[in-house]
Amino acid sequence: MISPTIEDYLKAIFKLQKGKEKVTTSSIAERLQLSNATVTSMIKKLAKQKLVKHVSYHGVVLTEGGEKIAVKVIRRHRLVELFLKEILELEWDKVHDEAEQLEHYISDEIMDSIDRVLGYPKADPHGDPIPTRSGDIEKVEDNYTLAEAEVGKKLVINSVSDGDPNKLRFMFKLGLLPGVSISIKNKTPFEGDLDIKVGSSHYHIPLAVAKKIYVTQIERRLKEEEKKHLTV
Amino acid sequence: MISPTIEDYLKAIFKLQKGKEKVTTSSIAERLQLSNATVTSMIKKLAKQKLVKHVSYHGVVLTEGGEKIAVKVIRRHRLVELFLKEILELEWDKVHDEAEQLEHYISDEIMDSIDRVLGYPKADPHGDPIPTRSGDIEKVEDNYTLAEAEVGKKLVINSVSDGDPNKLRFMFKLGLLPGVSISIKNKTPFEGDLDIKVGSSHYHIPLAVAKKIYVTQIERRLKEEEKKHLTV
DNA sequence: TTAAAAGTTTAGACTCATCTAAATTATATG
DNA sequence: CATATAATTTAGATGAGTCTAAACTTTTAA
Repeated sequence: MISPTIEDYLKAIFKLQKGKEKVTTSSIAERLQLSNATVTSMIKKLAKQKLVKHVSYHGVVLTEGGEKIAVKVIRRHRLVELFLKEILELEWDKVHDEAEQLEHYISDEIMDSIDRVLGYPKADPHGDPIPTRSGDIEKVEDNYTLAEAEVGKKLVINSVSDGDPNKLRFMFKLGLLPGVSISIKNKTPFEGDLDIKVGSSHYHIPLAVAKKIYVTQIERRLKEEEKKHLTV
Repeated sequence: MISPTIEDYLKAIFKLQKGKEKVTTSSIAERLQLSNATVTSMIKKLAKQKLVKHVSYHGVVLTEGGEKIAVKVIRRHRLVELFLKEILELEWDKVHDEAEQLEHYISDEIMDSIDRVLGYPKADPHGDPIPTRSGDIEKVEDNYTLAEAEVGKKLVINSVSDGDPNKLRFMFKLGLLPGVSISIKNKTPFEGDLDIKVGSSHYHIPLAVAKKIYVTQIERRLKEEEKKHLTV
């Protein structure tokens, strides 16, 4: 990396913070491959700009403003990753490094456009949630394509992603939109086409379409909700 | 702009060079909004790297290596512009500034992918030629969509551009590929669908497809060739 | 409880891209 | 063709981001 930007510092601190541990100068230095001295002086500047709170010798915490920026960068990163994979068809192992560069140079307007083309996804295929435009991060427990889902289980659509307006229009017509509940009635062997139920309607959809619809099993989703209630 | 990169300097020199005039320190400074002193010292560095030839007080010329980089940046810029317009559907007036940023952070692999998704275009809709992967710049005299072309004229396809694989497949099947000659036999009023002739075959194509095919009138193209012969 | 070890900050120096002002070189005009 | 004017380069300063080494604070453990 060239000189990390302010965004890189804030993102690093955000990620370290999620690890629950106190965020130290040296942990940031480690992550960004810089000397401790460099990080200390940069942290002082960020503190002056009210992006972090810093107590000498005792670590760093993001302010609300700092966190907002960090989350925005993460949103850009994940959407760009997904975009590179889904629309430009790059391999997963390459998209991370590319996104690491691009995340700093994508305007809000381009972001919105990418979000739209991808069908407003809630998570990337790794299962990492994509923060919303307003900065909320919803936990996504599970996220795979309809093509991979089990027959019979109740499913909910997380996102429909495609660069192909025709497929999109097809999905819209069938009511296959984020948040909608569906289930698979049958899978044709070999071809892999699916019979699905949406509300009270039954449809037959091609495999290519099923591969572009990301879903979660409702049972698991509920289990996660319970877990949350127990632990919080 | 933040501090211009080496690529920005080379691109600026390339463009000034096309204007035929001697490229002076001050013309570069003007273009990049820097002081003359700054440009002089930067030019000295570029000269040390063999990217430009500099004779004190007498101007600057790109070396072969420098020109190669400049052309590559211009290729990235124009492809990114077209991509933002065609795939992400941004307005033309916004596309330039965005591309100005992004052109420095797009890898060769992403470039190839964008080129493919756009159908290997030879020019952007402004008519500016897009340099090839190997750095050749072909003059493109004229470039508009098939939807806008005149009935009866002989046309040649410059590019077929779409994010939609279905449309692309449709075009391929009909042999609508860059370099191919076609003509319009008839336009349906209102709907705007077209009857076209490709080789000895006749087809009927929807307006939506015609809008994604960029063409040049063959007569004009010949005229341009003549002009070249006269002036060179 | 205190001394050694570990972690953090400060001091001072370096490089880089930039600037203004002064010095130098080229060009244009009487 | 000599000199005034314009253009270019050099000199020296500034601010940003980085480093190493020294100074300082906190933690650990005898």
